[in-house]
Amino acid sequence: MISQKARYALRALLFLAARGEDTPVQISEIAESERIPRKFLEAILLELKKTGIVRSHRGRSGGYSLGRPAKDISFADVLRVTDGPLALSPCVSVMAYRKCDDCFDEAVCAIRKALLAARDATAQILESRNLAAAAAQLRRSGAL
Amino acid sequence: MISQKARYALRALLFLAARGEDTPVQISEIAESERIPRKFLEAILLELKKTGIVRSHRGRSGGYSLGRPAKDISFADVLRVTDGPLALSPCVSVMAYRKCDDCFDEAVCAIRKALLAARDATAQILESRNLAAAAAQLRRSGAL
DNA sequence: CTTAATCCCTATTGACTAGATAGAGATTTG
DNA sequence: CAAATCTCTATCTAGTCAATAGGGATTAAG
Repeated sequence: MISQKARYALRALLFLAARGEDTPVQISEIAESERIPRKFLEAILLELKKTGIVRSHRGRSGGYSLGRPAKDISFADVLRVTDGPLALSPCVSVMAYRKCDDCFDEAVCAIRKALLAARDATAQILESRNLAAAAAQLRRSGAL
Repeated sequence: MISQKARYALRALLFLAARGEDTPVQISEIAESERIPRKFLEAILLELKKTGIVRSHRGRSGGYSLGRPAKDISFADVLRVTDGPLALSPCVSVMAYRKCDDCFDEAVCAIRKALLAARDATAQILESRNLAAAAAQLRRSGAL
């Protein structure tokens, strides 16, 4: 299961992607529109900023905007920031590989083989879905 | 990421599947062979029993054995017991559907669409991998 | 029938994380 | 300057994960 943080992050980013323009949007506006606790959203956007997914503009009439084109921000990108690796085990993570603590022989591990296939399948999907596509779909559904 | 509990469960079941015979194996034997804390394994096997994945035999010379043929126990079956639904969101879970707390319109939710595709991809893999195949692979690798 | 070996059950512990909040500091614009 | 914004650190509560403890119930063997 993804965390609440991930949900909030996706909703906030989708909000930015949907409005399209490049002018910064204030935290409070996103928070109210998407019903996200303001302070919590603050922390989330800060993290997203560190990885370049959003860009911030300080001072009066500041706010947040997407850090790169919406089509270049995948669901995988976001989930990796909020929830860590997509993989079901550190030993099959591509972005954050780590040997399992008690693994005898990784090459032979039957569990690893299955989890690796699962990771690849999930990553393939989540890396192919991006904010632009999602926002476009919302528009088609008349939700905007 | 899967839990430590899931790892232990998979290892224990693989141990049972690998030995093949139907005579019950005692917790202590599994625990020692697989280096799993004995009491913790007890709790795990108890849960697996409730769902029929293993069968128990009480009293002296009792123990545990697989509850059905190894080829009919998938990785998905096991992970669902130890870690809950495979889905990344309750609203895309097939075995344990639940509406998201703050969802406006599920039919239109762009997040849901992506998570649904991810779930299907993961489930497809994890349901197709079973203990018999994993044990066979171990034998081929000479790990047994 | 007694005894010893097993599984069964409930409770508890310690460490850690998730989700949320508070409050002050830094920066920019009008 | 003053007001509005983002930035940062600290904190709190509830819950979960991993593991442990200590019996009680059941059965097979002697």
